[in-house]
Amino acid sequence: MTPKKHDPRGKSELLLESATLEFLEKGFHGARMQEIADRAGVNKALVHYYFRNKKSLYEEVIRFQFQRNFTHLLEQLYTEDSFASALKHFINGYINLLAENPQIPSFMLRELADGGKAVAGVLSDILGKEQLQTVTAVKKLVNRAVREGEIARPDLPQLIMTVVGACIYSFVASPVVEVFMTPGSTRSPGFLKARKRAIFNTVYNGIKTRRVR
Amino acid sequence: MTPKKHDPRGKSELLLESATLEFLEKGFHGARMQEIADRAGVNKALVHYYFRNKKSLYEEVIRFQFQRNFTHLLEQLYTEDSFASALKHFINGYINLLAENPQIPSFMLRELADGGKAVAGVLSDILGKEQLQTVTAVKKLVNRAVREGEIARPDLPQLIMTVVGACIYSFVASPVVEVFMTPGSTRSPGFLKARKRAIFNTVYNGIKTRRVR
DNA sequence: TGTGTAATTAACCACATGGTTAAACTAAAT
DNA sequence: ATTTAGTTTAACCATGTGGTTAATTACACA
Repeated sequence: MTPKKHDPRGKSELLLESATLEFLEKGFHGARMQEIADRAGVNKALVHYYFRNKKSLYEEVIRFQFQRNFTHLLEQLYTEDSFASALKHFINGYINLLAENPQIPSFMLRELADGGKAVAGVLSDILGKEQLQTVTAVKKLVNRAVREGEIARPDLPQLIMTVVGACIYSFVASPVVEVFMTPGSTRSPGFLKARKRAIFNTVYNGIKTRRVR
Repeated sequence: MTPKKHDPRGKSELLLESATLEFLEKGFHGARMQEIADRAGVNKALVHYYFRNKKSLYEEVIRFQFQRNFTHLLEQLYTEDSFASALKHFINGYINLLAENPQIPSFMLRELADGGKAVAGVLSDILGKEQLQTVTAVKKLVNRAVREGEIARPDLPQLIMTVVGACIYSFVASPVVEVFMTPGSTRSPGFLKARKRAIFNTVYNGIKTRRVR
């Protein structure tokens, strides 16, 4: 796994990169070991040298991607500001992340669709680390907002599902959406901006306590 | 395609059924023609006899599933009642549909993740038929609700994305969610009920005009 | 009952694919 | 320079898979 003597610029890392490209694009079954090797300009046997077999290579990729994805997500929540701004940060950050890495949603969803067994392990790893801090930080923000009458106490898991689902779906469903709108429009900055606003407004208004019109 | 002499209970339909099972479960690349034949208790060559090849069989399955899915979705919207009840119907109906056919979300998302080229065609077909009526019906409901001051005028495409995304995601993400909650909980009637309520409340409150608290 | 036609199968094929092996190569250590 | 150990490759293998073909069976109809 760890190169020791030569391997000048880290062939193993290079391999992991091209494996990522291949798997993200085609999923486990669609991906080809040969193609991974080719992308790295390397013999196929070398792939098996560094990574035992297809499955374990795949798991490595998954671990890396989910790690990245979840960590990024959690980081968005480190906000000393209000609940509203934390929510806004989260939505903006997540939509941006997905826009910059359009393969992620498809990949994650495909993996989840395939049973998502690899996910649980990775998730637990991350949870152990910074999650605890983040959870308490978020809860603090929520509690304060509730106490100050800004929002009604939300069902947090449900809220998270709604927000994340709304964010991800707009990317995955673009083939459907673009039947109604102009092709490519779902990738335009304008659309993304509108999407962020729409999600935030809907969700935030949805749990905000009512005031005089 | 159409059996003419024997084929007592429609082997081709039986084949399409088992193909559906196989494809829904494993996706295009994961599915095996042999397995499809086995499930139908039939020789593999017969599959090629009725359906030219794997790809065209897959497209047939997709067409059928998306047809079903979208039609079901649209039917939920035929409501003479208020906008609120139409929204509620839609959410309840969709969550129920997904709960009863838990493979659908994964399948649709996997297909979309693979580029969703087949989707556009099917969608257009459906759009041509009852969609027009439905769209006008929905717009009528929305307009009335806006006129009567019930809701603020919504960005309809955005609203739809948010709702559908929120519905679908709760199923797809169950492996993630169940890391936090007890295993299997996302399939329980209680959870589904809570999910429906949460989505409706959030979304409806989100666009409802403000009144005195 | 015999004949034509559609349905169904057993056997087969070409080929892609994941994986292995043994040899060749590289660089550092002695 | 020789040894030693990690790295890389060419060639190979076993198997699974989509797809084909030619023969067989079942049925309708005359």
